[in-house]
Amino acid sequence: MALITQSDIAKRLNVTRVTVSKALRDHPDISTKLKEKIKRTSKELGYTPNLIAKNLTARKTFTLGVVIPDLENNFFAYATDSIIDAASEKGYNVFVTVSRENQQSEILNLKNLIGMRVDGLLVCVSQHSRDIEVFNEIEKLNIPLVFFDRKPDGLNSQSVVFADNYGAISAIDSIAAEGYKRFAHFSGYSNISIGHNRKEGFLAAMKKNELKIDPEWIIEGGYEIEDGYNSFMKLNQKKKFPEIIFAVNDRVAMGVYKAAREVGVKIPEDIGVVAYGFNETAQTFTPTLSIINQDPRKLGEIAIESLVDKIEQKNNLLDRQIIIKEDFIWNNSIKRKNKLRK
Amino acid sequence: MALITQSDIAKRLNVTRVTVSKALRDHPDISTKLKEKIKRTSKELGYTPNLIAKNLTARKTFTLGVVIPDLENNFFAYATDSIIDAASEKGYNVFVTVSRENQQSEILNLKNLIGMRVDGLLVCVSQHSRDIEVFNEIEKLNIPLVFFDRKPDGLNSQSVVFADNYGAISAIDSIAAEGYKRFAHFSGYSNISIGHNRKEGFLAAMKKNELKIDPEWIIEGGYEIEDGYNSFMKLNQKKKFPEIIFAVNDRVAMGVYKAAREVGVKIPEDIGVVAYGFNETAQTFTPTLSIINQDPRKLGEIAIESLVDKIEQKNNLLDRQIIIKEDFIWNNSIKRKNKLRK
DNA sequence: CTGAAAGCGCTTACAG
DNA sequence: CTGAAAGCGCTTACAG
Repeated sequence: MALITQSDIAKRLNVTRVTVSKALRDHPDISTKLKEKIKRTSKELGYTPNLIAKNLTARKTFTLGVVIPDLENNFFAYATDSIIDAASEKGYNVFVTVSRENQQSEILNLKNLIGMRVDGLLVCVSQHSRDIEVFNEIEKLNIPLVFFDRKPDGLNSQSVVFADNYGAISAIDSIAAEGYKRFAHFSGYSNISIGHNRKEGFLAAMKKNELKIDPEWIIEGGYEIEDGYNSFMKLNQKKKFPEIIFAVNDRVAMGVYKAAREVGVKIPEDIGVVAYGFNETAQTFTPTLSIINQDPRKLGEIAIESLVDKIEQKNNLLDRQIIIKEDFIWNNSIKRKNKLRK
Repeated sequence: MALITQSDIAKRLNVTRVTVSKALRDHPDISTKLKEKIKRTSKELGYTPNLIAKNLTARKTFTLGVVIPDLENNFFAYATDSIIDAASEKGYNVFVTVSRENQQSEILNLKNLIGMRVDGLLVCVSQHSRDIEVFNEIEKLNIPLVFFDRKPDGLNSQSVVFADNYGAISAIDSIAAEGYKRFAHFSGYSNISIGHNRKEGFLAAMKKNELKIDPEWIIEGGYEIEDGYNSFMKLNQKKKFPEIIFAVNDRVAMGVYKAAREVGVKIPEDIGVVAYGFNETAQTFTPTLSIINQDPRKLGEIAIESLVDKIEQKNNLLDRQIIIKEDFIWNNSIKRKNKLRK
């Protein structure tokens, strides 16, 4: 499938390749007449510029590499869409790769992206990524990188994440104000910032409201539906039962819903559920899920902005760590005890 | 961020660039000792091969370009994941682009992908794409292209789609067997294959079951939640009301659920709903949505297989049009009249 | 076993 | 206004 090149056009018109190159880029060197002629025949021949050759000389590809853990997770699908949108608005193309929550393929993706000489990297580490060597290497190579949503511990790289502790406080303040006292927490793994940040947030919010924490009710699992399912089943075997389950994300909450339905526990009558999530998904739950609202679109936009800033600023300023605040949205998975409160 | 090149390694070791290139590719020319030495120092220096330079000479990039209409649509998010998986299994990287259901950006994406000299293109056209000129040009350029899920009319290109008519028949046969007679159809636009294929399927299935079609109950809209919402509201204003709504996809069905809830029409008691969809999403509906089951993962896999076949086979065989059959899954949005039937 | 030559498709100074 | 020269980082024959 040998495509048309500038040489082909040049031969056809009996000029040199450079003339063609210049004409196509509207270089002032070339006369308007010749430009038009060259452009016309380039269209006729179906010329499409070879971007990879262009990139080779330009040393800048105007493409960004993104590593997403899993598109089957709604949240990331939305984030990816907004990343692509925001990037193209700034004149960048995007290479989307998916790690499937697997560190091996995360590393492979990173290598490929670097090989393609992307101008910068936007990465959300997989749940199981404990090894930060790759990221140290990338830093040494001086390739602009921004973490979003999740970032590995032990790194002070540029990042855009949600203010999980702030969100936890906002939620538990509201819920406790309705008279609830007994909270369980289905947490993620503690090695990812999300895992322990959310847990810390939960603990801090409980303390702030002078609520007692029952260690039995803190159940560490993963971030998937089945993890929530399993955690609920574990909880269900214990003697004491909480009033509220505070889940690390909406997928875990989904597992809770499923398990509760199976064993005949009713939401919100028998138990309330609140989770980190985003409203589009929360609305598809029945009853709609009470959430600490995280907007993946906002996340994506800000992440791209942060990355492009880093790429385009010549003086290497300090890495900025951006934190997005989030609000509590009641919805219907927690009963309002006092109907009079708004 | 000038990265290490083969020249750098060569200088360091006082050999020529070619020697380095060969050693790194395990060319038999080079002695084992030298190879090891070169590999070692290439690691030390943090060398990462410049894939775009490599691609320039190789004339083959081992990357595939994909155009997705919208990742916020669950179905495509799942399909994309499986496309990436299947591609990487075959040794290809994937450039994912999203058109946001917009023909303008669809074309832009296509141009960029071609510019990056992807080895092949996998595209699902946007809802509003009526112009097939781009695809004719691409065909002239001899770039392997496979349509998946949706394809524009008037083209006989290679494609992988669902057997919509077969699915409609399978569904309406089952539903009619329970004694239902009065079906409405919320259809998509007729210019896309999906739109009219599904409509045709519906009509054929009705005819096959000797059911009368009320033209008033065939409401043409789009593929989004609000389209289903609007169609339901239109239907609700008519004098006669059907027993079953047959919707063009699950998003439209979602709109139907929403509208029905608003006006107090109960599913499945007052009206039954069936739609093309996939089970993962159908399970999140309350009640779970009766569907003509389309598996986005299977679609993605087969699409990649089809594309890679096309790319790698030297003799240009006839374009194959692959059709995936789909089954009806009852779930709970249509009442079984006869409880005894399984 | 090692290297000199030519080229992939483009661009950037530099001359004329 | 037009072109000859050199180079981006790599690879592929072809010699020695």
